Amino acid sequence: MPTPARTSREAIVAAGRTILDSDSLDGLTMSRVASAVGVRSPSLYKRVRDRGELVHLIANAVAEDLGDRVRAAATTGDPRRDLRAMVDALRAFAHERPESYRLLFSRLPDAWRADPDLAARAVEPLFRAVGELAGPDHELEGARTVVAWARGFIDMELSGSFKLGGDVERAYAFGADHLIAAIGAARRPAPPMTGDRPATPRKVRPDARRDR
Amino acid sequence: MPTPARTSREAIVAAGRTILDSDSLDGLTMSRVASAVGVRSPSLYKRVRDRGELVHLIANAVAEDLGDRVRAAATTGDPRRDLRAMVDALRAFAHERPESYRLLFSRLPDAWRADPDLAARAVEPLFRAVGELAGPDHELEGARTVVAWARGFIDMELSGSFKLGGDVERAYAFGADHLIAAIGAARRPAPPMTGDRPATPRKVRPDARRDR
DNA sequence: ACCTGAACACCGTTCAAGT
DNA sequence: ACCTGAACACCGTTCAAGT
Repeated sequence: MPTPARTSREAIVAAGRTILDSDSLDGLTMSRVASAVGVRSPSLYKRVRDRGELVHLIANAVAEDLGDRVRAAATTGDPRRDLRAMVDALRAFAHERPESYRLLFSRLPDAWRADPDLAARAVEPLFRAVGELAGPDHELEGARTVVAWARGFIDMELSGSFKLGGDVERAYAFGADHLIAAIGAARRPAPPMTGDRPATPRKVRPDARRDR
Repeated sequence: MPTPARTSREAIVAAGRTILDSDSLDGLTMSRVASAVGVRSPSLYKRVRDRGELVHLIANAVAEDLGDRVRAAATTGDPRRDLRAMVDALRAFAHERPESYRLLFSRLPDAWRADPDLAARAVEPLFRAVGELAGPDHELEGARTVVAWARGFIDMELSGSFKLGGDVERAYAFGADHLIAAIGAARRPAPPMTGDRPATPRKVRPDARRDR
């Protein structure tokens, strides 16, 4: 005899997001999610293939949120100001919901991660601003440089790496100002120096280069 | 009746390092380590408090290795060249042993991480080079900017974030050249721009700022 | 149809019993 | 002293049985 559904995919994802933010990814257990939506853990498998798919759905939702935030931050039309505002927005998001942020950017099985196009769309306006600043020839490298710095800086903040004291806000402003200035100067030929020696890496993991 | 020891703390840590590099941190299970050293998992608890302590000991060993590599990379005495070589060495290490690298820099329970002073010692020569380049007033911010960029770039490589194609080596060289140039220019007053608006973050997690 | 208890495989960890 | 099997608590996941 048919039974009315007692929960839904949306409710499960929503509960998962809440648990993720409060209890971290490790705390996101199937039985915790189940009890949050009022069923037992085996019932979740009617709505979701496995825990990996649940994480994936949560990651997609987070990617959309972050994209909205970044997009909303670019308001002036001036690429320098907009770029700074977008990086600030990325950082603010990471501070507010570190577990969600980490879900987007840390190494996880591919099947767990957000859809690549969703993730790409989240940072697309950032790429555009860098393109305007650095010129189309350097858009990709420039954006990668800014994004890499922002990711690394935020990562260090979130993982408590700033243990030498000093003013973290000052270090952030220093990095942002100098990077944006350097990107803006990239229209002219790259600075000299660092010549004669090859760019090192003897061994690069195959899949670290491949596009996927 | 006393029984001769069938293994040792050192053998356990060594086996753990091998398993970490080949099977990732998740694959580093107590029973896998135990069978690698020829005992059953309960016996490991005679040498090691728990899995967390084992991870901590491995992290310490990795930190020392990385410190050696970074230190050995600075050979010329010229801060620009040495800084570039040290960042290259950091990247090469990450490519060769990504799981070890990640153990050092990803978020883990404090008790699992390398001793802070060991980690600090590993990047200390890098700080010195930045100090020479940027002047003592900007050593800390400068080093944090370079380290943040390097961490972020390597993280993106290792997590497969470079999915837009393009030449990753070129992006690396672009970032390294521009950053080092920007740091070198920091002796003069910081670039203008980005004025009038506050540096954003509305909410900062308490422990993200604290030094520990 | 949907839900559940019971069961399974797999962790880390403890402990009484063996040598 | 050191080692081990058995046991426990905790995962994710499957499935037969219930409604």
